[in-house]
Amino acid sequence: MRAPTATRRRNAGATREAILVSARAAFARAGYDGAGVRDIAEGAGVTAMLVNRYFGSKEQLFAEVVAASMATPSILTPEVLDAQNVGERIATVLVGITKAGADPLEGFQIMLRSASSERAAEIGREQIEKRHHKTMTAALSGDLAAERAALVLALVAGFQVMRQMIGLSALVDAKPAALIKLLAPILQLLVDGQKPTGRV
Amino acid sequence: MRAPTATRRRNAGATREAILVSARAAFARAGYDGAGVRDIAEGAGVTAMLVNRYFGSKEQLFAEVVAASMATPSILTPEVLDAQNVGERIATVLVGITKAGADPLEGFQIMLRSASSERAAEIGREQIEKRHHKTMTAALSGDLAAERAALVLALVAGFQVMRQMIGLSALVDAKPAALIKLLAPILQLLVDGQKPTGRV
DNA sequence: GTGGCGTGTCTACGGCCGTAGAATTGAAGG
DNA sequence: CCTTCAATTCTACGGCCGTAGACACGCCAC
Repeated sequence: MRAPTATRRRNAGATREAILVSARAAFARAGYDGAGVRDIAEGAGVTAMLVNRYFGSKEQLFAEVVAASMATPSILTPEVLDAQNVGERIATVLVGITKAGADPLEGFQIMLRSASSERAAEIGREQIEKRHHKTMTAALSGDLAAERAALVLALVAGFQVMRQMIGLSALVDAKPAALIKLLAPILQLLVDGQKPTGRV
Repeated sequence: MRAPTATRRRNAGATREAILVSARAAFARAGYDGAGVRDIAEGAGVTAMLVNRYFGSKEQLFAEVVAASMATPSILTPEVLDAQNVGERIATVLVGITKAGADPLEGFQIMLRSASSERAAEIGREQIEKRHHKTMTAALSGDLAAERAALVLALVAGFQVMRQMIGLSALVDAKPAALIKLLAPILQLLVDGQKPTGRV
């Protein structure tokens, strides 16, 4: 760990990290089934066998990648939810996805592209519930907090699916400001809970 | 076509239809990449080669299946959108998915499970835009109709992804009535357009 | 300098994929 | 009955997948 750049070879820690980074990018690009172990290894500058030697199997590697990419929830955190214009904040992050290869929602991206695989979906569900839904539910007040939090996640997921994966023209070509304007009140409504009919 | 049941074998039309039915179920279950030509053929009681002989390739078969499953939009049609409680109607259909293997949203299901594949996503995008988004946009009035229609589709997609594919507990275990109560006003808001700030 | 051992690679297996071309079956027309 | 032709199947290819075991390399301590 002293000079990871100089002694790049023969450095277990750095190699492991390189595999994780490559895997994260590959899973975000192609999903669990679409990303091959050989591709991931090549992206890290090693051979496919090292991947399994370090992580046991592709499935375990995926689990670690998902856990890591969900560790920093970026949005949907309690401090963000405490603000007044939560809806607009979430909408802004959601819409601003196309800018430089940042990663605020990379964990979501990975899961949505991997949801076809049953095992990957199960792994992702656990992480989403633990890292996003549970936290968000705790931060919400009022009735049906869990359901409202889940619907916020559903809206985030659906927007990303339709825009990034399906490529729906109306979302791809729309002006960001217009989308934010439409999304913000919906998200805010879910966060605040229903005022007019605030009973179960 | 006189006796399709008696002469089940050696009937090109019936066989083709059987393959389509089997493929539709297989794609809805496993997505484009997950469903194999051999599985589809077995479900239709034939061999894999017939599939390619009748449809040219797996991709062309998929295109035909998607087109067929989107031909009957079930919800999101103009007549439905003309009603007053559109939000509640859409929400009811959306939540009631788990009942008997019906098919109101099977086309969506197929697309969401296939969105990982770039080619399948492209095929689905065209059909969604033609069969759902275009129709819905035309039925909406007010500003940003295309964007609002797209967001309705996104919410439908996200709900289905989170509930059917990821299996988010809060959505799976939630009482249908509660979900409808939360979803209805959101959908209605998108259909009606924003009243308080009705300007661009 | 020279082992030792952790780090990385090579070869290989069994399995599934989509698909092409040849061969075979079955049902209908003379 | 037998020909004929569409409907269907058989065999097979090349390619990619995840992964296991044996082997080679290179840095470090002695």
